[in-house]
Amino acid sequence: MSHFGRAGPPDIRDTYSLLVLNITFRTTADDLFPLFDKYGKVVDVFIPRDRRTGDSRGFAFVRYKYADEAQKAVDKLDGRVVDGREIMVQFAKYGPDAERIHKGRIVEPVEKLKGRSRSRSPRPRYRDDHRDRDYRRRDRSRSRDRYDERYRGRDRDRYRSRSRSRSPDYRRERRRGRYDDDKGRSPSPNRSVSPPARGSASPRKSVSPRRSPSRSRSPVARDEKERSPTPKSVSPRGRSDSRSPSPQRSDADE
DNA sequence: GTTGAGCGTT
Repeated sequence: MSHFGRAGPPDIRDTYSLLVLNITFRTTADDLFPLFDKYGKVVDVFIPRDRRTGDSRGFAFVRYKYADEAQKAVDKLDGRVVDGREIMVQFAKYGPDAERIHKGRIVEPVEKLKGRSRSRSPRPRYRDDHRDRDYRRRDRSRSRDRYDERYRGRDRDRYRSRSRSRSPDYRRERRRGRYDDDKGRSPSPNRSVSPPARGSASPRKSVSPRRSPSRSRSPVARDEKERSPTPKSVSPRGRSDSRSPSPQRSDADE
C-alpha cells in the first residue's frame, strides 16, 4: 500500500527522482504521495530514515514516471508549505546507482528543464557544484553528528562512498571541531582508561561541583537524607529515586 | 520531547 521504499527500488527503468528537502521530521511518504501524485504519476516515494533511531532525516525522494510531471511538481510543490514547513523539491543529483543514466538512456531532466524554470525556491542558497563541498558536509554534521559519532567507522563508510574519497585527516578535523576542549587529550593516553574510580581519580576537579560538596562533606549524611528525607511526612511514591539507586553498577560499566 | 543542511532503500 503506502509502504514505499519498504521493498526496495520497485522499478527504475526511466523514473525521475525528485529530492524533497526541508520537510518536517514527522512527514511520511503517505503524506507526500498524495501531494506529489496530484501533479503526476508517482512511481515511488522513499524517505530515508536513520539506521539506529529510525526517524526521518528530513528529506524524501519522490520518483516520477515522467520528467515533465516531475518538473511540474518541482515548480509547484517546491516552496510549498507542508505540515507547517516549507519544503524544497528538486531533482535528485546524487543517487545510489547513477539513476541519471540507465542503460545508456539519458535520464537527466535537470539539464533539459533547467532553462525552463528558473524560479526555484523563495530561499535560494549557494549551490556550488564544483565548489569545495567539504565545508558543507562538515557543517551539517553539527546537527546529526550526535548519531554519527556512535556508529562512526562502520556505516559511515557507505555514506562517504558517494562522496569523493578524502584523506583520513579530514575526518579527524571535523570531529575535532566538536571537541574543542579535546585538543589536549592526545598526550594523555592513560586518561582515557582511567575512569575506574571517579572518587579518587581526579582529586583536583572531582566530579560535579554541585554534588561534590555534599559528598565530600558528609557522604553518609547525604545518603541518609536521601533515603529518609522527611521522617515526619515521606512521599509515598518514593522520591528517594532522585539519583540512580544503583551507582555501584554504573561505576564499573564505563 | 529536541535537531534543520542536505541526496536514497529490499
